[in-house]
Amino acid sequence: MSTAIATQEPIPGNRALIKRVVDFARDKHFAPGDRLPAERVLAEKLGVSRNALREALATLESLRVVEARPNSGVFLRRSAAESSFEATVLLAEQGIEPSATEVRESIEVRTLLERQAITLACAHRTAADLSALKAVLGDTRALLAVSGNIADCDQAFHRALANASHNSVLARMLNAFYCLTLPRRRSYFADPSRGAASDRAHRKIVTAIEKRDVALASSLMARHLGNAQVYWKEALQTGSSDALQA
Amino acid sequence: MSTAIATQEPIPGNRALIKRVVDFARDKHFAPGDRLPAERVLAEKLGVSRNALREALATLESLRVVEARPNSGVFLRRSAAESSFEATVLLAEQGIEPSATEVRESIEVRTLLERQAITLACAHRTAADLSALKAVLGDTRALLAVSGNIADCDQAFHRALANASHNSVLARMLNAFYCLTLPRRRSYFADPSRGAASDRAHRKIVTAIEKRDVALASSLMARHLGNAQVYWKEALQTGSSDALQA
DNA sequence: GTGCCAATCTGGTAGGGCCAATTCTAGGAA
DNA sequence: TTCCTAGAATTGGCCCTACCAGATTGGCAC
Repeated sequence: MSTAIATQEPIPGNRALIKRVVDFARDKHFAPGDRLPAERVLAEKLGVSRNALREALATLESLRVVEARPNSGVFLRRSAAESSFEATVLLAEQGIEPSATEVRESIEVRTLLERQAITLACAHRTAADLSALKAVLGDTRALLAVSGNIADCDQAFHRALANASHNSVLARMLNAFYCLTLPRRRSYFADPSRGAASDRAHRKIVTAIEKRDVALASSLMARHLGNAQVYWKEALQTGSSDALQA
Repeated sequence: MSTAIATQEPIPGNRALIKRVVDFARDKHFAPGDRLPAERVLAEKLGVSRNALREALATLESLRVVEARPNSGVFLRRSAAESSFEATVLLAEQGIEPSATEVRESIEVRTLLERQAITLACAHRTAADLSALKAVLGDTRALLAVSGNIADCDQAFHRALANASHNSVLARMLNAFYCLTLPRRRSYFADPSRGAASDRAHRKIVTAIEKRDVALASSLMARHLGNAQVYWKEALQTGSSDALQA
């Protein structure tokens, strides 16, 4: 079994509905706080059953994107800032890309968390953690040898790193960022030279963690993530404009 | 309209089902990776319709607690670490308290994020942000005058502070922590003297932000959150043991 | 204009049914 | 005995109808 975790989902079904609901709200210019059409009406507009719609709405409610008031209606939350960050992640997986603002802010927070993770990892990493990291490094090199896309390996590396911090809350929050950028990461690593560069950075980081050199590891990580920031900045300038207003 | 945001939910209905599903899995000793009973069976066991159960499962799936494999079954994710941190938050709102480990880790991460927020707030805060913070301070004092429970004001304060950072991702992640600890915070602030102490700390912090004194504000916040850490440590020792294994 | 009541609308829930893909199982072939 | 295949049972995905209780709204009586 490989250390790379497959996050590829075929067509989960009702997940697609979530995107359609959000798209509907956006296309029809629903403002924060507005009431959505009644479930019966919205279901018909979207061409699905009320049950299917309700499952999508239940998810959107748990992510604090909408709020269902019994016997009254389903309302968009007054502020998009109220919604869970997980909502952005889930929507991104569905093809609704985060806005440029969200990307910038995400990188800022992720960098902070990632540096904290690496700091903790230097202090608390076990031999097993180190082995796990090196295993991912091995997988990566094997994949690079055949010019494969190392997006999953990259994710596995950062995940292993987060686990080495021995703070599962931190690891889980970082995981959200990994899921958020997974689609982009795949296209990023379509270029094998980028994979090789990333691999080199990862190896240096592992060496630093092995030596428990916090300062070095932290600065290496900051540089590593700085590259991502540059990529995103370019991608967002040439790519689509802001999708969901932040 | 007050600046305090009400997060009080009566009995949202299907939210309670989520708790029951998780309780069921735990009571029946389902291990990570295990397959849950078929929807039809589980629905009958819980005495609800399949529709209601599916809504709960859809939510649990979006939070990466379970994974529904079409035509195969609903499985607990192999590792609890895979689940979203939001899952812990939602479950906490439903009365399933986080484990001592999760609390400790949460405080660690929250402190990190909160100090980042206050650092950014010192740099980017506007006059409006400052007004918002002072408005909350005013609400708090008014509530303290009548010996009210300032749990909501406390939350509103930290929310206003997060907003002043002008990083909505950071603010939304911090919001998750606020929701996580809301039930506890209510009982914590049942003692008015604690509310007064918290208010004093908040006022010092606002003053520091007004002066854009990053070092002072950050250390004040660290101390402020340190108190929370002490409280939780005591509460967890005397209170219930670990609920959900981390 | 004001107050009250009934029709209407809304989310919450139950229960039935069909489909297609998977999984299990029993029977047959080697 | 071992392996494989075809059919039966199982399962999640989805749809439809129906009923309830609370909220909303509209109009009627005063």
